[in-house]
Amino acid sequence: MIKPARKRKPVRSPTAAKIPGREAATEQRILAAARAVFLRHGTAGARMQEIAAEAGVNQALLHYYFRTKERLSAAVFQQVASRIFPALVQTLGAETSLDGKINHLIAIYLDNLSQNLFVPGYLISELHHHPERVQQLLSGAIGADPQIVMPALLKTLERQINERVRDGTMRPIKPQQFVINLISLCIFPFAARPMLSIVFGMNDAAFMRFIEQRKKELPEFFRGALRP
Amino acid sequence: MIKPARKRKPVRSPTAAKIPGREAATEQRILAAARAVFLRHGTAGARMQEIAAEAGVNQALLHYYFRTKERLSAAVFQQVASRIFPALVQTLGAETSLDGKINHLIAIYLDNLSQNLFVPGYLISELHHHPERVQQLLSGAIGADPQIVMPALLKTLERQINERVRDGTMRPIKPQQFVINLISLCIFPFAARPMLSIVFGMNDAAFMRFIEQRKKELPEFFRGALRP
DNA sequence: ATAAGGTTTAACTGAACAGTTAACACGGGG
DNA sequence: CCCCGTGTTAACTGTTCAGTTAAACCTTAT
Repeated sequence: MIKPARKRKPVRSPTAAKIPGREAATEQRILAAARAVFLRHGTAGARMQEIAAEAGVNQALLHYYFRTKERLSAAVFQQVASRIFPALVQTLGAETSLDGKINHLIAIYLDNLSQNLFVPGYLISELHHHPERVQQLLSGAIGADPQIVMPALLKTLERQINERVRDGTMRPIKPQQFVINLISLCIFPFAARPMLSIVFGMNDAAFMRFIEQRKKELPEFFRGALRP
Repeated sequence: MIKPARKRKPVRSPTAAKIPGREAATEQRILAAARAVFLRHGTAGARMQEIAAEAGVNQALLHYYFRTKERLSAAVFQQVASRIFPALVQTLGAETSLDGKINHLIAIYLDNLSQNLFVPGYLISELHHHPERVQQLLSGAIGADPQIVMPALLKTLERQINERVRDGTMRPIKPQQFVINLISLCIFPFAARPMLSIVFGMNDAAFMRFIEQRKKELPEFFRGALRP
C-alpha cells in the first residue's frame, strides 16, 4: 500500500497573523489554558483538544512544548501547589509568636484562596487520585524534601506551644493536631464550596461575605479553643 | 457489504457454572465493584472494563443493569453520599442539647470515615468536577429538598445558640459558621490524608492513632473555642 | 538574498474506550 | 415438552483521544 501524497490546505490561516515584534509567549498561554482546564475537570477529565482551543493554538503545539499530557498536568500541579505549600512552611516555621503565626496564616490563606476558588478542590482531587505522585510533587513545590523540613517545623511549634503551656496561657496540644486544625478551618470551606452553595443556598457573593466574616472570626475562634 | 455470519466460541465458560438456587445478586456485585473503582479513580478516571473485571463479569453486563457509565456513577455517588449527609441533618436537627450534638457528630463522623477512608476525597472530587449534579444528588441522598430542610436546621441551631449566649455559657456565632467549623475539623483530615501521609510521614497505623486522638480531643477543642 | 532553526499548522495513526449486537443458557409456567 | 423472559457471554462498532508526522511559516544571522 503506497501512501498517497498528502493533500494540504494553506498552513497559516489568515486570522492567525501575529504581530511580529509582539511574540506572545505561547508556552505561557498554553500553561495558563492548561491550568484553567485541569482545575475545572481534573487531570483525567481534561481533554488536550480543549486546552488547545482555550489557548487558541493547535493541539500539536501542546505536544511540542510539553511532550505528554502527563507532563503538562505535572507542570500545572506544581505551579498550583507551589502557591499553597511554601506559605504554610514559611509562616509556621518562622520565629514569630504563635499568635502572630495564627493570624498570618488565616489571613494569607483566606485571601489567597478567595482569588483561587478552585484550587483546594483541584488539589484534594489530584492528591486523592494520584497519591503515588505526591512525594515528588510536594518536594518540588516546597523546594526541599518535606520529610526534612516538616519535622523541624513541628519541633519549632512544639517548643512554642510548650512555652505557652508553662506560662499557663495555653492548653497542651500536639503540634500536628494544631496544624491540621488550623488548615482544616481555612481550606475546607473552599473545598466543599459546591456543596455549601446548594445546602446553604449561597451564591458567589454570599460565599464571599461568608469568607470575609471568617477572616474576622477565625483567629479568635482558634485561639479561644486553646485557652487553658 | 454483506456481514459475514459471526464465528462464535462456546458461550458459557466451564468455570462460570453457577449454583442454581444460590443466584448471587449480580447487580449488587457490580455496584460494589463500581464503588471501589469509582472511589479510587473518580468518575472520569474509572474504566468500565476495570469495573467489570473487579465484579468478575463481562463488560456488557454493566450496560445491561445500568444503561450507561453516567448512570452507574450516579448510583455509586448517591449510595456514598447517603452515608454522610443524612447523619449530619439528623444529628444537628435533633432536639438534643448543643453539647450532645457536638459530641455525637464528631463521634459518628470520625468512626464512619475511619472505615471509609476514601469517601471524603471522592465526594469532594466529584462535587468539584460536576457541580451541576449536586442539587439532584443531594436531594436523593438526604431524602428531601435540602433547600427546605437546611434552613429549618439552621433556625434550630440558631435558637439553641442564642439560649446559651443568653445564659452566658457561649460566645455568639452564626449557625452556618458553627456547622462549617465542626465538619471542617471532622472531614478535612481524611480528605487531605494522602498529603498528611507524606508531609508528616504517617503510615496507615499512625494515621489511625492520629484519628483516635482527635476523637478524644476534638469535642473539648470545639467547645473551648465557643466559651465566652 | 538565503540558509538555519525554532515555531505553527493540517492531517494522520493507533489504541482505548463506551456502548451494541446477536447468540447462547436455563429455569418455570403453559 | 416447548417456548418465553431474564441473565450472561464473545465479538463487534463507532467514536474519541493522545500522540506523530511532515510540510509550511517566520525571524534572525550570515
